[in-house]
Amino acid sequence: MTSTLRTRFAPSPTGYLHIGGARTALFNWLFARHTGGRFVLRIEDTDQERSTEASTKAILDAMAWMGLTWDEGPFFQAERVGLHRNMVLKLIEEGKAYYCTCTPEALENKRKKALAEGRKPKYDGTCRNKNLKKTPGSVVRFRGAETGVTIVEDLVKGNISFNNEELDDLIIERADGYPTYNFAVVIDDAMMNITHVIRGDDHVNNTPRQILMYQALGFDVPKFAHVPMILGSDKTRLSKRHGATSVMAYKDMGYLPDALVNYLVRLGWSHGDQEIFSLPELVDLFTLDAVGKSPAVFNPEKLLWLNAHYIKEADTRRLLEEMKPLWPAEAKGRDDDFMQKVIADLQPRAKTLVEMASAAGFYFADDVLYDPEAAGKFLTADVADHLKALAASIESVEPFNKEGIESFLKDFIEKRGIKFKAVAQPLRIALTGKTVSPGIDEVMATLGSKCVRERILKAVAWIEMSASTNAS
RNA sequence: GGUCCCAUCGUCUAGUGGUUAGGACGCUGGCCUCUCACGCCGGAAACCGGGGUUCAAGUCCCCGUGGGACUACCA
Repeated sequence: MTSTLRTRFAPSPTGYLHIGGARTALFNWLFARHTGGRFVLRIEDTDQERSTEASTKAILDAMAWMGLTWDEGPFFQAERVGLHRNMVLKLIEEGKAYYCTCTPEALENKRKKALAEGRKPKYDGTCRNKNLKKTPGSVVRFRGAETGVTIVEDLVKGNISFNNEELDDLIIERADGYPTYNFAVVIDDAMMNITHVIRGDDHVNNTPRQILMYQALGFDVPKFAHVPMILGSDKTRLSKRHGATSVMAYKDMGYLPDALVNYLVRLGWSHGDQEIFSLPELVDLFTLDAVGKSPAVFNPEKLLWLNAHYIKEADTRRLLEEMKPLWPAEAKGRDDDFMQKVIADLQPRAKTLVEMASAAGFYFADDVLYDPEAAGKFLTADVADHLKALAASIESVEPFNKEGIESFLKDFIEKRGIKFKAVAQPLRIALTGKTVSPGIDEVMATLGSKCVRERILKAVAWIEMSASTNAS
């Protein structure tokens, strides 16, 4: 026996890792890391119908992306059925479980009838005392207590008590020989020495039955912590119809894992008024008693804000790597040095990496594509001379960086007796084709003097051409 | 229907008997400014209702109400 604290995350591989599961995983991971315990990953794939390997891989990938490293596993529950069966047999021998031959159809009918008549739709105990043998199609049920009270001592909700008579004789082994969730989870958590079960509070109603099984099997009951659910904007359980719920969908949309982690941890957990947390900081600060009891509505805007924050704060070298798969095709072949400058220009105003990539097009274009409306409005005959003069002297700017350009431009407008505003937008269109862009000095410095001169000249040509077209 | 959980601005939350009920997202007015962002300053915006307990209740208790979860041979 070890005295170190152990948590686990036990997703079922029936789809992608979703937001709710990710937060559960995060809490388990943080709690383990904070306490110096161990974090175990177990894949609950006993549903042969719905479990897929692709889902397992997707979940592992998503956890890795978020930085949730596990110390043991992944273990696969389906590979442990022998163990589960032995435990079932043990319970049967001890009279704590029994075979049941009721058909699913018969059960379903009884359930409907009971519901229609306003009675509890729980198992009626038909086979409970028949002392049946195993037969094809038979299942095994746990013999529940008919009296007494079971108390769940929950680390976030406090004590919750249940009358045992409310509890069903639930099926622990299916006709196909596989254990059901409520049984397998108990066996595995016990055998893996899980000390703290942190999971969604949709499991609270299962917990008393599980406690009864721990006791029937002679296992220590772990501590439970049920964290509230994450809801959609209509306050129902978060699902696809509320928008993206897959962790990796956020990666694809250009989110940084730091943002997702930071957002998720603040759903149900807080540390005073603090909003921004790094992972190491969370490991340091996270405790279960700061977890709230009430469910939280998922708010995509706040996540987006956090993402913008982390992009802004990120090291450009890191972004250089993150952005590599995202750049438009024209960016191919550009050196890292140039790309880092592009990133630095765009960083303060991008909310997602995808947005950054799509705003960067003009940096790589051989021919700047003018937004027709912008060009028509700002590339006018009266600015042609200014642009020409600019083109003529721009290559002499030394050094050709933000500061050098700034003072050159200041000098330039003073000499010509104009305001910067008079040429700013025309210049911007010439350089970027758009009315919205990073600062002109930054764009120039990134583009380089040769490119800047060419683009200005091209704008002059465009002005002259459109003037002659209008005249004819 | 039954069981269980939950309840502070639209949303995430701070609050642990005495506060002008704080912060954040979003919204909004202004400043900054070459555009857009960023940033900075300001604003609107909440204790679900009713009873108790107490000198004093967002905070404790009860009852309502509302919302959620579970009620599978899913997990």
